[in-house]
Amino acid sequence: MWYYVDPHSGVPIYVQLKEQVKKAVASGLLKEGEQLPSVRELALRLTINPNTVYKVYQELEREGIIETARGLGTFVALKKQKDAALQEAALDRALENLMVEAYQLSVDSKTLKEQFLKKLANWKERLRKGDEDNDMGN
Amino acid sequence: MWYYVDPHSGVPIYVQLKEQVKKAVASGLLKEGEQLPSVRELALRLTINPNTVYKVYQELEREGIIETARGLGTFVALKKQKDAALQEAALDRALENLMVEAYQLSVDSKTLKEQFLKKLANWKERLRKGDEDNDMGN
DNA sequence: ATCACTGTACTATATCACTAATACACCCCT
DNA sequence: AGGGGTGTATTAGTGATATAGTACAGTGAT
Repeated sequence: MWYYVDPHSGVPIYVQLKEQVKKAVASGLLKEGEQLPSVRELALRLTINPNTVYKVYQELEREGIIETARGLGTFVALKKQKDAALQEAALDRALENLMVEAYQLSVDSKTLKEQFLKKLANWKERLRKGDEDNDMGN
Repeated sequence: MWYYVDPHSGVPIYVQLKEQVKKAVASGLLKEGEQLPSVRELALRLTINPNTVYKVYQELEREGIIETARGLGTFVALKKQKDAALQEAALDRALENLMVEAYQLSVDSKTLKEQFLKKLANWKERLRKGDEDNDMGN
């Protein structure tokens, strides 16, 4: 389906793949309980090593995003509520990174705000519908 | 002044330092034209190798954030306008990352919006004043 | 001219991240 | 019991990261 990877991009393969899975889950492309491709199948499709896929799945499991079962497969985990304090701190960090990025790009606060609101609305829309016809992976 | 680094944190020293400088510039802690500590001085203070600091400065120069002059020192560069198309694409990526982060943290869209606006106001405030008494580095 | 400061360049080396190859272990179905 | 699917473990090779030492090169002041 989606997922692609560039071994020469400089950023580690497992990081690329991990980001894509996270994005797919967050955007509703992968729903709770849904099964992910097997380690081998995905490795074959992306022409990478099964261990690389395994590493991705392992890290995502540590982060509570997916769950793996030996002999059965890998599935999107049920979303759990995080600790409030951690949540706040992490969000603050993420927002601060955004501000730094925006500054470096010389984006003025007005367009930053506009684009943010636009993206937020867009995101809520994505989560609402099933989202079959999404163009993420291409 | 600020700047600290943890060799055991897993993330490369030069990445840590680079992020801090970028943040300092973006938040107005370091103003345009201001001189940064010399390669040697900073290396001594952080107990790291001068080459590591040099690498940071070199990469930041490539990104147009600072400028170096042999024999003189290293200075915060004048902010330049980026290409509009690149700017838009990069901002979009940053915003998308933020959305993924927020989803993983189970932050609802309402608080996300609130916190964003709060941070944005805060940031504008930081840039307005000189910002002596900032607690970033601790 | 000399000195004391700046950035820059090379080489060597140790360690660890990343990826790969291969083999092992578990689960379900027939 | 066996086969074919799953995740998991072990080992190893390659390259990036960081350290260290040493040397070079430009700038401004004395």
